Amino acid sequence: MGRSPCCSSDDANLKKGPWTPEEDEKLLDYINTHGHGNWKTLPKHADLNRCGKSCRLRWANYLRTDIKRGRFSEEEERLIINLHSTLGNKWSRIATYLPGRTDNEIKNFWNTHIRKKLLNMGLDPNTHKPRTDLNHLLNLTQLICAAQLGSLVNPWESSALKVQADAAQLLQNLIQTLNTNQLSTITAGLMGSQKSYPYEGLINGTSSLYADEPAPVPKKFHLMSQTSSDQHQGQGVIENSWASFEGYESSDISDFLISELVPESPETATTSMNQMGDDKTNTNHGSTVSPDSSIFQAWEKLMDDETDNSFWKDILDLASSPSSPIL
DNA sequence: AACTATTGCAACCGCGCTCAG
DNA sequence: TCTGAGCGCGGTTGCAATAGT
Repeated sequence: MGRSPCCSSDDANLKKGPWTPEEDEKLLDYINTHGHGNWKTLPKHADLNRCGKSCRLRWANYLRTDIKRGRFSEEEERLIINLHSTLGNKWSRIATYLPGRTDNEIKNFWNTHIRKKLLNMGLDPNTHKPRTDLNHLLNLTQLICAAQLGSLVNPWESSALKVQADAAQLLQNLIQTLNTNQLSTITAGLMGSQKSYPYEGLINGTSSLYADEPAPVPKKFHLMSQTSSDQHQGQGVIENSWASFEGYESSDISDFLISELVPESPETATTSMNQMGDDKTNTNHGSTVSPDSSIFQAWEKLMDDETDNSFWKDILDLASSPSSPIL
């Protein structure tokens, strides 16, 4: 089983760090002519003072001709989020569903963009479920205070409204975590006549993760097979490659791609993928809401039922006060 | 303009898996 | 069955670019 010494310790004279254009050219020329073959012996044959591992990485992440450069599209982003909710940090597996993207690129994109975005939305990037830690709850009180302040200054100012929406979203996440049917409807009213659920647009593919971005326009999303051996339509992403989606329209894919972003329960999280082939129209995310719900009445009931936890009461009192901008 | 902080990405490191001998 | 070489993956680091003060 022993681990390969590779080139990390005993080859101190091997070059490390950024690759020069000359090195790139040597590596590319060699691979184009001979193929990469054995990575360990490649550097010697290609006249490169690098370890084979470094050569493989450079080729895989940068020099390959099929690598797609540039920003990730929204479709790709949603695909990554959904695949991550199913596969976890299996970047290489996720990369197989995104032609032209490397595992390293996806990993970096996750860590620098998506992860933060989910955190800002109050979602745990690891579990894709609403966060419950206290720091997160502090954010809630801060948001509510900010909303109050902003509303006092200018009730129609856009940033104040956004803060209100953020606070509403945090409340929604919190309540989802508490996860009772009664409570799942509580914050619907926070959004007024707007979306009944913060992620509704994402789930049905009509809006973006970003509040200030337009909804994505569905477009053809026929994913063609990379290999001829794995062409099966309508099967889950776990068992099959991205070729599995051939024949589905973008809207179909968006439906099931995002449907697991915030699974309402572990059960639904594990079954929704399997249902995809049978029930492509199912976008249920467990957010049956009543626009007439009295959100703070429900909150008060929660407080009565649960404990006399003053922290929660403080939040409730603050949010439900007559001057609260989110009422 | 200078300095500092933050961000984004390429590259490295080390572990574990696979497979041939 | 055991061993070790080779490979691939995920986590981490280093640094250049950019933003903020």
